[in-house]
Amino acid sequence: MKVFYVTTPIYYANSLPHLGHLYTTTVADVITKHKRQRGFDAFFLTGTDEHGINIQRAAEKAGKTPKEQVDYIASELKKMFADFGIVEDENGYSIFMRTTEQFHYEGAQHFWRQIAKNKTPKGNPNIYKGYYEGWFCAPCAAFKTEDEYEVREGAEAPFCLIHEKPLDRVSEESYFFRLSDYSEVLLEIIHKHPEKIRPEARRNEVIAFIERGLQDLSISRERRSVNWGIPVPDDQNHVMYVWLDALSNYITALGYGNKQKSGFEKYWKHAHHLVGKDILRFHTVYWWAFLLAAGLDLPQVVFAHGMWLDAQGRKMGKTLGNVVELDILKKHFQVDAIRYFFLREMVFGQDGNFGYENLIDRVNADLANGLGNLVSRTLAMVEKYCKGRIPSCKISQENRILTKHEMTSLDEQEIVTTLEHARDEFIRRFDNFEFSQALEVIWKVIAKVDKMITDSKPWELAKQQHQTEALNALLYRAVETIRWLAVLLYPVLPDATRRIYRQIGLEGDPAKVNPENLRWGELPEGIRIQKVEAVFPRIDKRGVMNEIMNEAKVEKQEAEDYITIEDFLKVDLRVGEIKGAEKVPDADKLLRLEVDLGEEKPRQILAGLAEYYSPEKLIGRKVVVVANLKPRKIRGLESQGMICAASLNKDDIPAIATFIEEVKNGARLK
RNA sequence: GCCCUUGUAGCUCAACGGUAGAGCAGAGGACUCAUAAUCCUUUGGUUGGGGGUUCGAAUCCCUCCGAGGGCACCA
Repeated sequence: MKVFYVTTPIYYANSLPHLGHLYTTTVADVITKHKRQRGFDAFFLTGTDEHGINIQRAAEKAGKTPKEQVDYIASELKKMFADFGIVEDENGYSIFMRTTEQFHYEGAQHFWRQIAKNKTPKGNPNIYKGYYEGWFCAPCAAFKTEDEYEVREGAEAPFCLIHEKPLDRVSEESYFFRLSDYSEVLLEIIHKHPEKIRPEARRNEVIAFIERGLQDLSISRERRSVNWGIPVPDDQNHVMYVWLDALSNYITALGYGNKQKSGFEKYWKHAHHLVGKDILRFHTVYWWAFLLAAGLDLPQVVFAHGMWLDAQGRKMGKTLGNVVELDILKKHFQVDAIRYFFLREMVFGQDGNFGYENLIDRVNADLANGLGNLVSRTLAMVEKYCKGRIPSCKISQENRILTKHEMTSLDEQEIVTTLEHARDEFIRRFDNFEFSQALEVIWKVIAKVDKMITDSKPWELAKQQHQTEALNALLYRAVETIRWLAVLLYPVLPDATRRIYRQIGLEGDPAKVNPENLRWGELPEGIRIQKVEAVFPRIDKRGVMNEIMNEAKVEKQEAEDYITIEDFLKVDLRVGEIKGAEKVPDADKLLRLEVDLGEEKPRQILAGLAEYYSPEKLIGRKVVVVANLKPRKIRGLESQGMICAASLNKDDIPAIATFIEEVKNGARLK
C-alpha cells in the first residue's frame, strides 16, 4: 500500500487561533483527503506545542497554570478546526498532537539519549555541557533576543522593552548541540536532494544561512529559569529547550521512543512537513541535524508556504485592524468556499492577499456561476427533458450522421480525452503542491462543458423528435463530466461534491472513489436524479460586505487610535535653518521667516511666535519644519510650511523644537 | 549596512531573446436549459524610469525609483 505522512506545524499554545492556523491545517486536510482517495494510507498530524517560557508567561497573565492555559488553547484550536470541517476521523486528521502528553515526554527523552549516544560526522560528541550567555532581564526572569530589547545610544547594556531597564549579561549552564559539525553534511544533502526544501527561493535562503557557518545550539535551560518543559534525561536541573522538544513531536506521535503510539516504521520515511516560511530554518537546519544525529531518516519534503496579507498586500495585524476574523468567515461563507479560496487564490509557496471582496468575487465567479450553475442547468434539463432520469448516451446507427451534423461542437471521444488529460494534469499538479494550477485545469473543463451545452442548444433539440438521442447523449455527457469533477474536487469541496453526488442520484461517496480509476461511462443510465438545489448560492456582494463592515467595526475603531508608519511618513518633517526673520507689519503675533531647507532657495514661512521670540534671536536656529504642508496665504503672504513648537495649553509659551547635535539643512525626520 | 526576490491591462498572474497573453472586473451582442446564468465580440499595457548589448529585449547587462524577504537559538 502507498503511504503518506503530512504534518502541519504544532501551533504554539500562547495565543488564540487565527487565519494562519486554519490555512495550513486546511491545506494539510485537502492533501490528506486527496491521498486517501487515491488509496494511500495517509497519516495527518496537527496539534499544539505546549512548553516554554512564553507559555508560562501567558498563563501567569491569564491567571492560570500552564497546564490550564495549554488545555484551553488546544481545545479552542480543535473547536475552530471543527467549525471549518477539519475533524479527527477517517477523512480528517489522525492525531491532534500535544507535547505535554506522557508519550511525547518518553519519546523526546529517548530522542535526546540517542543523539547524546552518537558522534557528529566529525567524530565529536553531539551534546556537550557549556554556558549559554545572553542579555537577561531580571524582572522578566528571561533571556532577551534582539527584537526584545533596544540598544540605546551611550548605554552599556541594552534595555528591556517591557521593563525599560538595562539588561544583565548573564551566563547559565546549558547543554549544547554541536550543530557546527553539520554544515557540510547538510549542504551536501540539500544539493543532492534539492526537492526536499521548497520553494526554491526559500531553499536558497537556507543554503545561504548554512554557508555563513553554523553555531552550536543551546538545547536546554536551567530548570530554575524555565521549568515548564521536558526534563533532560539524567539531569533534573535542566529542561529541554524549545526546538528539540517541539520538533521531535513529528516522530514521537508515531511511537518513536514510546509504546503508546505506533506507525513510525511505516510513516516516517514518507513525511511531508508544511511550515510557514518563518519557521523553515528550524525545520530544515536544526531538525535535520537532530535527525542525522539520532541516526534517523530525513523527511521527504519541507514546504514553506506564504502568508496571507490583507487585500492591499499589507501584513495583517491588530494595529492596522485588518485581521480576517474567523467568526465572520464562518458566519458568511460556506466552509467549502473558504477551502476553495485558500487553494485557488494563493499560489502555494507565495504570499497571497485575503480580502472579503476577493473571496466573494471568487465564490460568485468560480463556484456559483461556474461549477454550481453548470450542475443546476444540467440537472434541470435532465429533469425537464428526461423525466428526471439519467438518459442513455447511445446514438443509434441511423441517427449518427444526422446527430453529428447537429452536434458539431463535440464528439464523445473529444470530451473523454479532455477529461482524462485534465484528470492526469490535476493529479500531477496536486502531487507537486501546485493547487491553484490544479484547480485552473478543472475550471477549464467547466468552461468547455458550458460551451458544449450552449453550442448544442439542447432546448432546440428538445423540440425535435428525431433529435432525442442527440439530446440524451449531450445530457449524459454533461452529467458524466460533472461526476468526474465531483470526484476530483472532493478533497477541496467535500461537502459540495457530496451534495452534487446526491443530486445526480448516485449512492456512493466521492471520498471513496479513486480519481485514477475513473472510467468514462460508469455513470449508470436510468437512475433518478434528486431535488436540484443551488450548491453555491450567489452571494450578494454589496449586502454581505455591508454586514461584514458593520460587524468588524468595533475592532476597527480601536485600531484607529493608532496611525501606521505610512501615515506618519506622509508628514514630511525636515530640518530647516532660520536665515531671516522679521515682524509682519500690523500683526501682533506673526513673524515672517526665511527658512533654508537645503533647497534652491529658502522658504517663506509665517509663524505665530512674535509674542515670545524676538526676530533676531531666531536667526541661525535649526528648527523642525513640516515641509509638505499645503501652502496658504496669511495676511497676504504665502506660508510654505510650518515650524514645530511644543506647548501644553493654548496660552502657554511655545518652545520651538530644535537639535542638540549638528544636522544638515533639509534632513528628514523619521 | 550586506545579500536575495520582485515591479507586465483596473485586479490576480502567464510569456523569460523573436509580432505582449489568460482569468476576473468593464462595454456591446446572442441565447433562454440555468444561481441576472451561459456563449460570442470587445475596451484596456511605449511590460516602474533612464541608459546599454543585439538584426530584434518584458526577457540579458548597468543605473535610479518602488515593493517584499533573508542576515541564528523568538515560537
